[in-house]
Amino acid sequence: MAATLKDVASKTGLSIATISKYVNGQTIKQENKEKIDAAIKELNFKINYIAKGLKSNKSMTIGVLIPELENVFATHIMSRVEDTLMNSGYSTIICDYKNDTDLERQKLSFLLNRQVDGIIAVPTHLSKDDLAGLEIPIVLIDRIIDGVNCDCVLVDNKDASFSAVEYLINKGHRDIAIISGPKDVYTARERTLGYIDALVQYSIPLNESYIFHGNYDTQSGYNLTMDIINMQKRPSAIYVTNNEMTIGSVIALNECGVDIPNDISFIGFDNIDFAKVTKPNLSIIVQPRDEIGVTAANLLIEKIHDPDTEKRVIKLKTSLIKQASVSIRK
Amino acid sequence: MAATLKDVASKTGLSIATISKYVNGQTIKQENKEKIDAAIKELNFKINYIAKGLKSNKSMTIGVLIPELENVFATHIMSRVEDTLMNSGYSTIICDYKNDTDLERQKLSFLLNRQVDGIIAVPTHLSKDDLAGLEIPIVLIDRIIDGVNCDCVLVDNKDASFSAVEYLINKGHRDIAIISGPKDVYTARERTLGYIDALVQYSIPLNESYIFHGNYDTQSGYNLTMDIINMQKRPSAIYVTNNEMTIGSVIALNECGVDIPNDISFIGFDNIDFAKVTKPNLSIIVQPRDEIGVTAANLLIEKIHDPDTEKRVIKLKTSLIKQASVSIRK
DNA sequence: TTTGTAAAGTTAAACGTTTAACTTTACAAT
DNA sequence: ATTGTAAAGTTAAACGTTTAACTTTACAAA
Repeated sequence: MAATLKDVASKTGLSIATISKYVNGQTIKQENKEKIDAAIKELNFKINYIAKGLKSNKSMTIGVLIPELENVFATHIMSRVEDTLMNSGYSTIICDYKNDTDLERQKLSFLLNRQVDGIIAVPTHLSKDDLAGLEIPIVLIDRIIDGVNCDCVLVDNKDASFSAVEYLINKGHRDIAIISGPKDVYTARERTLGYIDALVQYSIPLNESYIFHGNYDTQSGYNLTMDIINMQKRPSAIYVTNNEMTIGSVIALNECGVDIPNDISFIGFDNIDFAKVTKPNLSIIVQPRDEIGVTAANLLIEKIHDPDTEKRVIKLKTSLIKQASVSIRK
Repeated sequence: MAATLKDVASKTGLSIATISKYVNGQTIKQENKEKIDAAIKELNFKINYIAKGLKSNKSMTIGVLIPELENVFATHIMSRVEDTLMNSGYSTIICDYKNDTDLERQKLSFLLNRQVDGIIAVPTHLSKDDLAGLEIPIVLIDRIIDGVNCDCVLVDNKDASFSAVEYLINKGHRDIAIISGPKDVYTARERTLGYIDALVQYSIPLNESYIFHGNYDTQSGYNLTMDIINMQKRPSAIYVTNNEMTIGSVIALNECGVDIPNDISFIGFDNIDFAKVTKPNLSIIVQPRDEIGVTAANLLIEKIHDPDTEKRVIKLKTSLIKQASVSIRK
């Protein structure tokens, strides 16, 4: 069907090895170059990556493991990962584990059985044991796992929360609610800690009833915000710690006619497109999603080329986009 | 490094062929079965798909081409595609083309060069020529391309719009706005046609100024809804034709204090999670996303196993979820 | 015991590349 | 004309499987 090196060889009268060398960039007589180019074009020859992979023991394929394909934060990063890898000749096999612990392990081993040259993962419940003794490089995103030789790209979640809450404090707020994620998720714990740190640093007493734990989806953002709205002592500001919950939260506030920022100040997370759509535009913590993706891909490629590079942990900065959703507390 | 059939063979004293046969399900002496199982376990043998692929000329990999990795509709479908394919032993290479015509072609040929056994695509600007004469099966989602031997899974977009608009008409509405997608996109054209059909069928004069074309993103949903709100003759109902624009539209209405359904009736599209979060819950057209994904994957697998199956076009039904966002027009 | 035959196992070639080791060619220097 | 040598090209083995064709084994039937 598809033409092989052999076909090109017989068409040109040269040997297979010569064609292979030319295709792989070695020098060759000008005259033969032309002959080969012509033959390649005529036969529509394309290198067979499977055969190449067998010989070289490289599949030129990277596995990617994410919590959910509907998770916009993850897919945005993956989009950049895919681009970056493709520019280096790699394909990307994406698996999602639907936020399921068993599936997470299962899909990881699926990838490992597929001769991928490396893996980029956004893990939730993977542990040291799952990743120990692996023969290929792995880059972790969003979560660091101790005792394992995986590079890692994350943001300073604690600092992100700190800066959001500090900003609210500087605007005069004392009663600040946080809608954080699940207690057993690394990013959620860090984001809660940053919130607490800021209060402590500014000597504001911690009110446990202002700390809410959602599960990072729109519905829980909506529900918890409803709870906040109905509190006897309603906080003067809400800080919501992910993309989906930010949407749910704004919907709830809108529906109840709670005005941002006159009735309540608001800082959201991640969803920059959404933040630009609402009036007033939302103040928001944004993660450098493009940079996360590109960095992770590059770390992986480097590690593949030189497996001896030592473990690197890259902590990127988030930024706080200040818009009109935060008012000065009288 | 990784153990091969050869290693298992020498460990058991059997020939490579015997191991291969056993691994592929042929019968074998009980005694040898046990020996082989033990050796496989001890050596942690895993079949090498690259070598297997070289021999069988199958990569057991499917390419997937979608407009954008951030497109929730597409990724939801892909999530089901991935599952279904994985259950049949296939990996999924996902490429997104960022809504870019050139990239769309580029990524398609990237996939074609990768020995994928088949492709599932959600095309935007691919034409007959791009798909003609391909040697592997292709399944198209959401758009049919004439004159090309590709199976196709889509929903009845015209009928979807028709039923939404008919429902509004039956509730007494005459002035119905539609926020449709880009004029050059197949689904948008169909959805607009269904809107028009319904008006025609019920002898309601068509008001061109009620037909809006966004570009399927949140911002355009927001902007066009603002335009609608500010019309001198404001319609009594809005029908929004995709996921992202539905969010933008609701945000705009909420912000302007336009009450759903008392001030305006509303029917959205696709975003069932979002529709459940708002109060009142939104009436919404939902596409059978799971079914689309599973169907596309199954069509592809069937076509791979039997390339002679004739072209099939599967048109699935959408459904209209009726919730409190539509009121009776006095 | 011999024969027939089904089941189990083996041999070796093949898939499309790469690459080490080798040969041939081309041509400058003598 | 001879030699030396760098460049260009070739040969053949290898990567880890599968599989057609073959051999061996086991055992029931005669």
